[in-house]
Amino acid sequence: MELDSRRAQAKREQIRQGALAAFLESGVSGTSMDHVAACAGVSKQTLYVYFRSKEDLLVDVLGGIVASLDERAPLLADRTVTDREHLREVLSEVAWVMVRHLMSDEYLALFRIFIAEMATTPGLLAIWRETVPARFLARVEAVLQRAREAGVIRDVDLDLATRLFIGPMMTFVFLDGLARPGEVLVPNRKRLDQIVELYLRAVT
Amino acid sequence: MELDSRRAQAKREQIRQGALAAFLESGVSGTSMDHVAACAGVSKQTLYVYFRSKEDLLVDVLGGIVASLDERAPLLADRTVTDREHLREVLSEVAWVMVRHLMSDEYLALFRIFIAEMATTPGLLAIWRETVPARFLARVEAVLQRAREAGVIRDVDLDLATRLFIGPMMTFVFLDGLARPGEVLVPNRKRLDQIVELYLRAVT
DNA sequence: CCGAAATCAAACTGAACAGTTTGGTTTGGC
DNA sequence: GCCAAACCAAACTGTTCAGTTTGATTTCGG
Repeated sequence: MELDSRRAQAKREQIRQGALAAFLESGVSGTSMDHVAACAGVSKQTLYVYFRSKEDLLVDVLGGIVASLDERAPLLADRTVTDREHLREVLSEVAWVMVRHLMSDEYLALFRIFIAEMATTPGLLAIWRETVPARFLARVEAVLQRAREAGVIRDVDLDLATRLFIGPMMTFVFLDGLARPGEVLVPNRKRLDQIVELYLRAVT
Repeated sequence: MELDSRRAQAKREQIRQGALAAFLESGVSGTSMDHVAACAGVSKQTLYVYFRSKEDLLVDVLGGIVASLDERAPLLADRTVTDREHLREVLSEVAWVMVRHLMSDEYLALFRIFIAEMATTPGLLAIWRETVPARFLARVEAVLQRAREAGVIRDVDLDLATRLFIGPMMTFVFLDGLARPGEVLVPNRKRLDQIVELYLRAVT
């Protein structure tokens, strides 16, 4: 089979989308390959033409979604930070966007899958590291670095300062966000701004 | 059967221990009831005399371990806080104990189980809320309240101030701690103390 | 419009596993 | 030392599911 033809790529993508939908809906072990095939609108046989195994499919799908996260949910533009008030605005925006994304049903379902499967599926660890760490830690750290260079914040350890900012947001995700889908309580923006306010006292 | 006799209670406990060991070792869906029976040194039939189903057993075991967490790993004595230096010491100790416990192999395995099974096992949500939230948030919040009453910290929102403290610790657990068991990198105490130092600037 | 590649539907295989049944053995209170 | 409750080992049931096989149908480049 010409697995690299235009047609084949389309089929591959079609399967990926069906599989993703199924996995997000019912988790990995709760999703049979028959169901994946049905969701993708594809015969089971074709499934196995394009993916060697369920695990193969899972790694491919999760890798794909993580790789495309930035276009699906742009976190923040790389902006320089001129003064304290400006930094407050940027951090407020980052916090808000971050919490809303991380606590969306889709993202939370993704977390459950990762954490559940990471222990048994080797390839997922590396992908996980690119999800929250690379995506959020690095971005926030970049902002803080600019701020430090501009003299807006003190000469703090950037990694720790970043954790001090990301951490409180994570409490919402992992302490309040892991309820059953639909029952998740997202904090309002005012509370996040209060955290930003506290945070600024620590680093400026 | 006299399920409340001394003997029966011992068997129940024996089964619980075997099941816990098995679940921590291989996860829930990776553990067959035959294997639980073997681990507990009990026949499969006896298993089903004491627990109606696998789900039943899981809820009982996890509920039990969470309920006994305080004696297994006493977090901190309820101490009053007299001044800033004293608060620093208390928070440093809390941070250190907390991170070491949360990042132990046993605790991390527990997290994986919770997060993986919470979606499909109704009873676990309530138990989870008692693990991190009730245990850590409430304890830290109590310390901060004392400190606030003593005038050691400002008049901040206690819930948010607590999240600002717990959050950075959680970054270590959830960003660095979810690697494969044995590959987990626990931060050293000095780094935690630096966070405490940053934190104190925010709340005092 | 032909034919090879791609796809499909459906039945099949083999293993895993939750929960049950059977029938025999141990234990401990009296 | 009896006997009933508790326990055990092992076979069995029914189901689910990953992955395969078969054989027919569709698609599309030439």
